[in-house]
Amino acid sequence: MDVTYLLDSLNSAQREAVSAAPGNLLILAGAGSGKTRVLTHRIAWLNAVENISPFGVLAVTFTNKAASEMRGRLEHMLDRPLGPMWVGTFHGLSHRMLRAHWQEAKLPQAFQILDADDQLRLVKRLVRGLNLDESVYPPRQVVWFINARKDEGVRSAHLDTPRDDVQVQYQRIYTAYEAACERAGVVDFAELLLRSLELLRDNAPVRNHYQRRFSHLLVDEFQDTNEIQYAWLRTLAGPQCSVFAVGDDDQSIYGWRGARVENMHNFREDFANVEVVRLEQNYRSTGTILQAANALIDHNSGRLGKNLWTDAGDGEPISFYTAFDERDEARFVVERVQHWVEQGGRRDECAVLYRSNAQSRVLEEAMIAASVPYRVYGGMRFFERAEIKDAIAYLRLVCNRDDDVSFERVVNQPTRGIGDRSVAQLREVARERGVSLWQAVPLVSGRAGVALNKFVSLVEQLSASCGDQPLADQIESVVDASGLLAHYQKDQSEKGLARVENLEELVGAARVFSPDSDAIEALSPLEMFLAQAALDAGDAQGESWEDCAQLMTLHSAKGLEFPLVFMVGMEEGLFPHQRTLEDPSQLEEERRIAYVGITRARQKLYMCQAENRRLHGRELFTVCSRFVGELPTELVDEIRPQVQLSRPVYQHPERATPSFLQEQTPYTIGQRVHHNTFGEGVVTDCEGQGKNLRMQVNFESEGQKWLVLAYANLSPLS
DNA sequence: TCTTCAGTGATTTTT
DNA sequence: TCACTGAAGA
Repeated sequence: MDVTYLLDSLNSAQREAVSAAPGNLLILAGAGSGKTRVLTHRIAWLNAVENISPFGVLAVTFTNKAASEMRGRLEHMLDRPLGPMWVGTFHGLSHRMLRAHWQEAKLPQAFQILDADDQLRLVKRLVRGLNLDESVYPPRQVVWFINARKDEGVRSAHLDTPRDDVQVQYQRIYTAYEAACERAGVVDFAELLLRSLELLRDNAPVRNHYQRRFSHLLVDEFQDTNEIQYAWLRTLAGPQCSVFAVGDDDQSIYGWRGARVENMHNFREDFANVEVVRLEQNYRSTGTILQAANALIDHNSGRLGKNLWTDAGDGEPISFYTAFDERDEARFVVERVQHWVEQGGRRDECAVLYRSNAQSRVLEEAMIAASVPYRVYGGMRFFERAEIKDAIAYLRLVCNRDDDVSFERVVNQPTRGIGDRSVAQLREVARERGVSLWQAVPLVSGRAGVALNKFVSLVEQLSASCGDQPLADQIESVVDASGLLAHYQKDQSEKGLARVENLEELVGAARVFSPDSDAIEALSPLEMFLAQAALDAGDAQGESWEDCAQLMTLHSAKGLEFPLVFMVGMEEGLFPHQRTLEDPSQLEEERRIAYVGITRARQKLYMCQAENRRLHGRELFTVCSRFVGELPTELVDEIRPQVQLSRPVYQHPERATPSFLQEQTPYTIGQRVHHNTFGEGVVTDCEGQGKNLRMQVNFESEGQKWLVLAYANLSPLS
């Protein structure tokens, strides 16, 4: 059979990966080296040459977007629908497995999924229920603790013996949380993975079934796998299985949420005869950009090693702009975007990348002032909106009366006279009897009981009226009859109108909803819709495909590319972030974030620093990010701010430090200093002379202080 | 039940 | 600085 068409468009390293004989492979795929191609071509190759059906292959990624892209490309390449093929996210595939084996996994058949917000609410309620102080046990931290334990595969019963009281309480909350989920028949995201791992591990027939079925496992973004995901893969991979793992250790930027780059290192020991293929030819960026990226990441230790190259030309140098302050920085960015557009470029070819979301504001203001349309990535997604979650909660109650999280969410939404007191009373009764809130309703007497009973009959009525209607009609009638629609219609503000629109959109989404192919026929369409909604929260912005400048964090830029990229806020303390400065491994992750940022650019990269930045209400004098210094100087073109009359008089450190200061002391403005009491800081200003010479120092912990040099006992830091 | 005020704390985010 | 939260007041 002629399969050259599968290899023709590939370079030699890509071919080597795609056409390798079955066996374990680790593909080190640099940024822009065509890894999605390699993954899809590999599957097509296995199909054409090794005669492996796509249904004997499992391909796993992290995001729904990546999964559907891979599926789409495969269907196109193999020219047939691949409905039942196992392509999806770790969570999606685990979910599918649990649906198919709910009994073996000891789950109720119609279990539903708790999203992050539901989880937080539940934990908050439990902390209060256990009479613990929320300031000592912040629910967010408790959630983080629980998820981290689950990601390590540790259940509350397996926790180490607690060493102090705080640990005792965390353990209590975790135990109560597990019980609450169990009672309500819900699982959180981490639970999907843990539960399916346990299923595979403890149930030999199930394990054998999947091990026999999947002769090939393909993993995308392998550097982002956490402990449990790696364990899941190892368990799923039978003795005859070939694992094709694609990743880039230099783009591992999710260590803070449990991703373990070590998995890439361990892969070679944990799997037999691993062959390593490096994809280093980059098809995205100019030579200059790649040289800069290579030089930067070379400052990290313990890398698997990889050097990107291109046969495209060097292109333009990287431009570095030192702005006076963050507004000047934003102004500069906007001006460059406008220039790009004047030269015939599109706005959506421009991306402004920042380390933290708070930085977007000034940029947005500048965009608005200059009437440049823009779009900010991230933010509230469709199924996370309050009104949508309300509607979903009603629908969940219709499916499962014992879903306490949903019960609490809507029992008084819209308000129907069931206040905190009534709910507290109900909770108490439910806790005493060990039953769900719903089951506890008949046990509550008095006025609260009457109101609660009305709520109960409302839900019963919603449930009855759903009947055999089509899914969208069911949702429409629940949204209406629950009173939610009327409630939001009362709000005539723009926000209220948007909410009503969203509710209508929810019905629209249901109308076009087609359940995930592989018939989990035992579930009703509504139940499938609800599960899908939790797993795929939808896009942040559906509308407006106007040509917009793109604003996003460096993290969310991963996987994307733009002709023109700005990296703003290149300042110590902001990027690398303050909290990472102490820990070398966290600092290396920051450097990888910078690496990801640089490699997003195709043609032209700008970096900016604002010498004065307002942060948390304080005016800070900043120091340029070390990452800028790590770039080869010959690749960087410095742009100085032009003097403008409208700008406050500004003294640049080198140029404007008063000569007497330079002569008499080792200090300059911008110099880092150490003070015995206040710690470390940066010199931001000075006045006076001789014995009266005073310096203003911005201390990291104490903020701005004026110190008389003669008495202050400062020492300079390099 | 809705509004107002003081306190707080402030990376990165997908599922 | 600012946005969000929880508790207190109308």
